[in-house]
Amino acid sequence: MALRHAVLAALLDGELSGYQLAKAFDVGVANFWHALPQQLYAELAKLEQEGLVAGRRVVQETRPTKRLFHVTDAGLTELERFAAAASKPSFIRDDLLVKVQAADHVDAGPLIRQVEERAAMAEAKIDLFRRILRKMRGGLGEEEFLRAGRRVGPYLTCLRGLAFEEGNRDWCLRTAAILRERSPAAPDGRTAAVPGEGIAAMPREGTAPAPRNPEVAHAER
Amino acid sequence: MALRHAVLAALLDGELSGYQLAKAFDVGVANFWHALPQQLYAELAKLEQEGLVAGRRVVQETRPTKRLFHVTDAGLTELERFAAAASKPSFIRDDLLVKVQAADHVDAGPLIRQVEERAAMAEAKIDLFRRILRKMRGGLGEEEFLRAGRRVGPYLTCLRGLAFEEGNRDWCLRTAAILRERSPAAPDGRTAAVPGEGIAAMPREGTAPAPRNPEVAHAER
DNA sequence: TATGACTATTCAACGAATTGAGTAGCAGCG
DNA sequence: CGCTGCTACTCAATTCGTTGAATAGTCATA
Repeated sequence: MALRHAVLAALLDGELSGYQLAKAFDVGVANFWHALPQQLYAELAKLEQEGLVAGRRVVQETRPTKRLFHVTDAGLTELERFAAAASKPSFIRDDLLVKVQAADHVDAGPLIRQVEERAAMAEAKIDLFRRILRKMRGGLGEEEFLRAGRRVGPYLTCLRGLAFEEGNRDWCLRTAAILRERSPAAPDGRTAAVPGEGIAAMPREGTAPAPRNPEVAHAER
Repeated sequence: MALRHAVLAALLDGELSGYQLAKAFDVGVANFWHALPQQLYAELAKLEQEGLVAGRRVVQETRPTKRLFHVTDAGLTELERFAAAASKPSFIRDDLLVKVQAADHVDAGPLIRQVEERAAMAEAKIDLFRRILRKMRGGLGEEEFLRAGRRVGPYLTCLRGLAFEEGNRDWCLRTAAILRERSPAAPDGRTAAVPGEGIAAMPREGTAPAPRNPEVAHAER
C-alpha cells in the first residue's frame, strides 16, 4: 500500500505527467521506490478518483497531449497520515546476492563477470547521484544546504541512494577479487565449481531452549 | 522468478523444513531475500513437483512431523543455469525513504522518531550479523577464511547485509540529527511542518535534445 | 490450570507487480 | 524514404506477494 505514497511524494516538487513519473521511477533515479509505467498510470488513475491528486490536460504542438498531475490538499493529508504511521522494515531482494550465496556450488566465471558488471553499474549511479546532489544544493555547501535549504527530503533520500551504491560497489569489487583468487582458472573467469560441503549458512541458533534432537524415525517421501 | 532460486540457495547447506526455512527468510537473517512462510511452503511444493528439491518425512516424538528438503541434482543444475543468466538490478523499496522524501511537507516529530527507531533496528542487525560472521569463520581471521574457507558464499552475502545495515544506521542517525536541527520545536519531536516550495527533487534532466517547451494551451480536467 | 508461545503446515482471497502487446504521431538519421 | 527512437498512454493476462485464518499438540510461565 505504499506505491501511492511514493507517487504522492514524487509529485511534491511540481507537476509531472505519468510518463515523466515513469522515467523518474524507472531508471536508476528511483532511489526510494521502483515501479513500471503501467503501475504508475494505474496508480495515478486511482489517486485521481480518490481526489488525492488532480491532473490538467496540456495540449502540445508537436507531441501527444499529456496530463500533468499535482497533489491535492487531501493528498497532502493522506501523506501526513502515512508519514505518522509505522513503517515496515525494508528488505533487500537481489538476484545477484542469491547467486553469490550459491557461489561455492556454481561456476565462478559468469558470476565474477556479473559481480564486476554490477560494480560498474554502481559506479555509474554514484556519478549520477553526485551530479544530482550538486544540482540540488546549488551553490551551497552540503552542511549549509542541509541546515538552511528549502527542500531537504529529496536530498536526504539521494544521499541514502549514494551510500547504498557506494556500498554496492565496494562489496562487488571485494567479492569479485575474492572469487577470482579462489578460482584456480584463467584470469578472465572460466572455472569449474569446487563443490565443498559444510559450515552452516543460516544461523538457526537456539532461539527456543535447544530442541535436544527429537528426531526419531525416518520414512521417505 | 527468483524466489525459487533463493530457496535452492538456502537449502545448499543442508536439509531444512519449510518452517526452518521460513525462520531463515523471515527474521533479519534474510540478507539476500525475503519471503513469508506461505510463499515458501508453496514454492517448496512446486520445486518438489518439478524435481528440483526432494523431501523426507521426519517423525518426531513430541512435535509435529516435519519434512526436510534438500536440493537434487536437477536443482543444482537449475541453480547453475540461473547463476549464469543475467541478473536484474536490485532496487530499494522502503517506506521510510518515501517518508523522508516528503519530510519538508510533513510533521517532523513522528518522522524523526521513526528514523531513530530504524537506526536502533539497524544496530541490532549489525550485532547479529557480526555474531553470524564470527561463527562462520570459526577460529580463522577474515582474510584467511575468505582465501581458504570451504564455503564463502553465505559469508559474502552476510558481509553485504552488514555493510547495508551499517549504511542504514549511519544515514538514519545523520538524517535524524538534521531533521531535529531544522525542526524548531521541542527536543523530542512535536513540530508543525514547514511547507516550503521549490527545488526539483527528481532530476528529469534533458535526456532528449531539450524539448524546448512545446506547451501551448491549457484546458482543465 | 489457564495463558500464551512455539512447532509445523495448509487454505483462501485479495491486491500488487511483471510481462507483453498495441496505438500513433513526430523527430532525426542515413 | 524508410528506419529507429521518443513521447504519451492503454489493455489484458498472469504470476507474485500479502493478509488473515485455522488446526493441533507441546512446552514454559504465572
